Amino acid sequence: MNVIDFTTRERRFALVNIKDVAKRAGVSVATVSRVLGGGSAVSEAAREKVLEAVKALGYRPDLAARRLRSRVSSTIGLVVSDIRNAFFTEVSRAVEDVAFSRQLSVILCNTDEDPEREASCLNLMRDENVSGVILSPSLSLLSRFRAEDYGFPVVLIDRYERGIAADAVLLDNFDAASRLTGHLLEHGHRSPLFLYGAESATGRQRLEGHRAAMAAHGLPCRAEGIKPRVEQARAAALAALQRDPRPDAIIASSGLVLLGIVEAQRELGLAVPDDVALAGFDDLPWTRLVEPGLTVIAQPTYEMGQEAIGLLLQ
Amino acid sequence: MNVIDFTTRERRFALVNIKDVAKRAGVSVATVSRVLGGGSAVSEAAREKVLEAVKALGYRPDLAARRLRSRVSSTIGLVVSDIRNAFFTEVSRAVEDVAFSRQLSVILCNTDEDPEREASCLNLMRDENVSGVILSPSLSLLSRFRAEDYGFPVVLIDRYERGIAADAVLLDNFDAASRLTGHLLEHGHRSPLFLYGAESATGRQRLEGHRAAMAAHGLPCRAEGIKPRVEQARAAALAALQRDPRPDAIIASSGLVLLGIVEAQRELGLAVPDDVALAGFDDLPWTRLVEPGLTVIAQPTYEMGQEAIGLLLQ
DNA sequence: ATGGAAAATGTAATCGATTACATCAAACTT
DNA sequence: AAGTTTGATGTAATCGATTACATTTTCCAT
Repeated sequence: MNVIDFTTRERRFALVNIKDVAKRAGVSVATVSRVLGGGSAVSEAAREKVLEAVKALGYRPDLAARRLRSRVSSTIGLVVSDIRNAFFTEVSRAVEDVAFSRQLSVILCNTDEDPEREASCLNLMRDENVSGVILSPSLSLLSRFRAEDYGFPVVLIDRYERGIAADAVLLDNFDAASRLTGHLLEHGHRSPLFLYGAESATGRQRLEGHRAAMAAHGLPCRAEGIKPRVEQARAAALAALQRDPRPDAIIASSGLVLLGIVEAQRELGLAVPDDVALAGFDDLPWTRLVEPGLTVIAQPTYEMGQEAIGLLLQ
Repeated sequence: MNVIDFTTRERRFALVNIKDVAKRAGVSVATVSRVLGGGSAVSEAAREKVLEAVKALGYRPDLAARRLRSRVSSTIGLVVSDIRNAFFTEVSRAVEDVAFSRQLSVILCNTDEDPEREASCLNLMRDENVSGVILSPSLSLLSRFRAEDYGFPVVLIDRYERGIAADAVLLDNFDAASRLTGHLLEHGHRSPLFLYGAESATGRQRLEGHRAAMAAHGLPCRAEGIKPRVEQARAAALAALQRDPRPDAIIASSGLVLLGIVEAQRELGLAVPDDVALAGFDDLPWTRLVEPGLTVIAQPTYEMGQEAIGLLLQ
């Protein structure tokens, strides 16, 4: 790592405010505000004078002042467990794109599924007086989630529980998982192992879908809940694949878990899908490196992000 | 995608402000401010009364008001080309971690290397009156970058050009690339192809390092500049690997490019490293799937993010 | 005890916008 | 032509904090 450090730091900027603009344009501050804020009626003559002055002086309104008085912040929050999770990375990109096109700022927070940190993040959002938050709640928060508890609209993403009165954008996890399992069963696999992230509602719902599909075929369900980390998944898969009888397929509840499983399979030199079939969720950049033999349910991640912020701004 | 949409949206929150706290605590607003803002001298008795009132009323200071008056925003900006680039994802996580621990908000912006969007982002940062910005400038901005042009401190990340007076955190690209190339040459490869992202200073500097290493061994330099996308890299690698004579190694200037190259190699069924050796930058989660035969220069990405925000706050 | 420094506290100005309200001119109605 | 509506504009209050300055209290040295 190369760190280049200059410590010259003077900053003296002639700040130009709305009064300066008003003076130069020969109108009142109210008129300036009306021109810039849009909405109200302003004569064409005044508008031109103001815009000229704005440009000449390089005026940019002070957001803090605007927010204080108008009580709207033109800011939205994105609160996720970990931005490094490819799903959230993609969502954040979509959210930022839409926000940017609407002149909104996006404030990002990671919670690590930690309820305490999650609460801090949401408090921060409240303090920022955000116009809304896109939230991927921890299991603990989701279970007692009430949209009214916050002073701002909340749209859930990726995590949801039946009966909760809140906007949410997510995959139908039950259905997707049961289809994925069905696919494997149709291809003749009989003893799949389901490896899932036990810390999120999403992982659990996918498990339910898997369980249902197995039951529908009259087969017993083998599943194992783990922490949603590559290393944990690898360890669990290694153990499972060396057990007797060996599962003839492994299904991962998320992209990270799938990666760990693929690592284990490689390590043991097993053939895919002959020795063991692999399936999972999230179409990550590397999944095509493993094909053929890898089945994934791709989520329209970017579109989900767009949808979430769309709901929020609606 | 499953979109759940409730459209009940009432919000009525009794907002409690500093006056309410002052009244309840039986002190002046100035004292409340002093207790909360820290710094000034306050008696223990007053402090306790204030804190009691704050807790009882659930008071949280209005950030907009605070920022307006105090002229500091407790906000920092992160302006990168694309958060989906794993390097920036990791940096953003590090930045957010440090920021969070210091009670700062992080505002995220993607520029797509587009100078116009980049300018908009930086204007946004100015409007937000951020305390500082961590910036990964486009080639165009970097070439005329002057830290004094902004009203806030800027720390560059990943991109830098000699002679620019600005703090920066990055790999020594020239050195790293020349070492990487040296490594391949030592292993007997003689005609490596260098595939690099032509849109960033980083790609170009790595090319220079490669070129120097080749020259030092008296070998000609074969290189190709592409857009830093997987698809472009795959196409370029496919073409190159089918040409005669075939390069005996390919070096990628970034993780994305490397992924494209690996895809091409797989597609052609070439053995690594016997038919063609592969090397590149950034240790992405999937690189171990390709080992052995893949050499990467890992950047201490998280630490670089920490360092960047450390410099900024210093 | 007393004068003076230091500490604690309060009052009111201030940050820079938005916006309620007042005012005035122009346009329209009958 | 008088009255009424509509539109454009300005004045001043306001948002909720911080902070300069004034004032009071405390504490200590003499």
